[in-house]
Amino acid sequence: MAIVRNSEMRRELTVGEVAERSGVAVSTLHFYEAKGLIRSNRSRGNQRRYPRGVLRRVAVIKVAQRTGIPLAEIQAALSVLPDDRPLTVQDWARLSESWHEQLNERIASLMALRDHLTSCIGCGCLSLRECPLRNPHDVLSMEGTGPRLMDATEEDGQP
Amino acid sequence: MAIVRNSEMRRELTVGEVAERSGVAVSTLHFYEAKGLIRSNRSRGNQRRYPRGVLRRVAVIKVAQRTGIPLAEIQAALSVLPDDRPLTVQDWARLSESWHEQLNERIASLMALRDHLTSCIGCGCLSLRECPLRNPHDVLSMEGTGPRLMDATEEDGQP
DNA sequence: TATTGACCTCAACTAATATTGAGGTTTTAT
DNA sequence: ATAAAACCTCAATATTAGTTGAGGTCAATA
Repeated sequence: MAIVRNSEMRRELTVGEVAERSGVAVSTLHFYEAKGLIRSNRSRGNQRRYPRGVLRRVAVIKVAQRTGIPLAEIQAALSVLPDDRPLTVQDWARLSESWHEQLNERIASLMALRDHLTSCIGCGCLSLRECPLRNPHDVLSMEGTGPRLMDATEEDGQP
Repeated sequence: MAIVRNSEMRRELTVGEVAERSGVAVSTLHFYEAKGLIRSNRSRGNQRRYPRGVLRRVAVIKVAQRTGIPLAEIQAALSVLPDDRPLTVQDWARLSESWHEQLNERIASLMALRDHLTSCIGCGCLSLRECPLRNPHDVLSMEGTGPRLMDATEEDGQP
C-alpha cells in the first residue's frame, strides 16, 4: 500500500543505515555531528535517528571535501542553511556556486603550476630563478642574469 | 677578486641562511632532514652546513607539495636521485615528468567535479542520484526514476 | 524472554605536517 | 674575552580528519 510504503520511506534512519547508504563510517557520522556538520534526533533510548535529508547533507560534505575545502569551512557554509524548513533549490544552489568559485581557483592554480612544470621540463630547472610560483626570496640570485642551461658539470648554477 | 667571490659563493649555508633564502622555517628544515628529504654536513661544532643544492631541493619539495603529493612520496622520488654526483637536467626532468602526470590527474579530477557541480547548480541537487563522482551506494534510490526538480515542498525527493 | 547485533559515550590513538619550548652549545661581533 | 645571536637535541604541542576500544545500553528476532 502506498500509505505503508510512504511511511516506510519517511522513517527516520539509524546511524548504521546512514553509514551504509552514504558510504561513511558510523564513527565519522558521530564525528561530523560533534563538529556541527549534521544533527540527529534521538530515540527514546538515546539512539540517533536521522531525517533522510542527512543523506544529501553528507553527500554535499563529501563533494565539498573533494574540492579541497576543510570541514570547518563546510560547516560554516552549511550552518547558514535554514534549519526550520525543507531546503530549496536556491539553498543548495547558493552553496554549490560559492564552492564552484573556490574550485575554479584551485584548478587555475594547479594548471598554472602544471604549465610551469611543463615549460621547464626542457631545462630541468623548474625555473627556480624567475618562477612566479616558486621563488620566495632570492634563490639562485647570484647567478648571471641571462637564461642558461645546466648540465652535469653544474649544480644550482654554480660553475 | 674572483677567487674570493667564488669561494664565498660556494660557502656552505647555515640552516638560518637556507631558511631565509628558501622561505621555510628552520624547524621545517630540521623536520625535512629527519624525514630524509634533505641532508646536511656538520660543522666542527655540530651545526648544519648545507651545500647550495639544498635550495633547489627545498624548492622542488615545495612545488611538489603544491601539486598535492605527500612528503613521503616526495622523499621516495628524491631518494632515487644520485647522491654522489651533481644532478643533471635529466635527473630533474624525470622527477618533474612523473609529477606532471599526477598533477594532470588531479586537475582532471577537479575539473570533472567542477563540471558536475556546474551542471547541477540548476537543480540544486548535486546529482546525488546518478552522479558518478558521488553516489557510493543507493542514496535517494527510493525516488522515482526520472529526472525531477525539487522545490520547497520536497527534500531529498520525498514528496 | 533471552540473546545478539546495533547502538551509546568518552577517551585515547593514528597519521601527516609541522611549530614551540626547555635546556644547553657554538659562532660571530665587538 | 665576552656577550649576543644563532644553533643544537629532544620532547611536547597543534591541527585536521578521523578510527579504535572499553565498558555499558537498546532493540529486533528466535
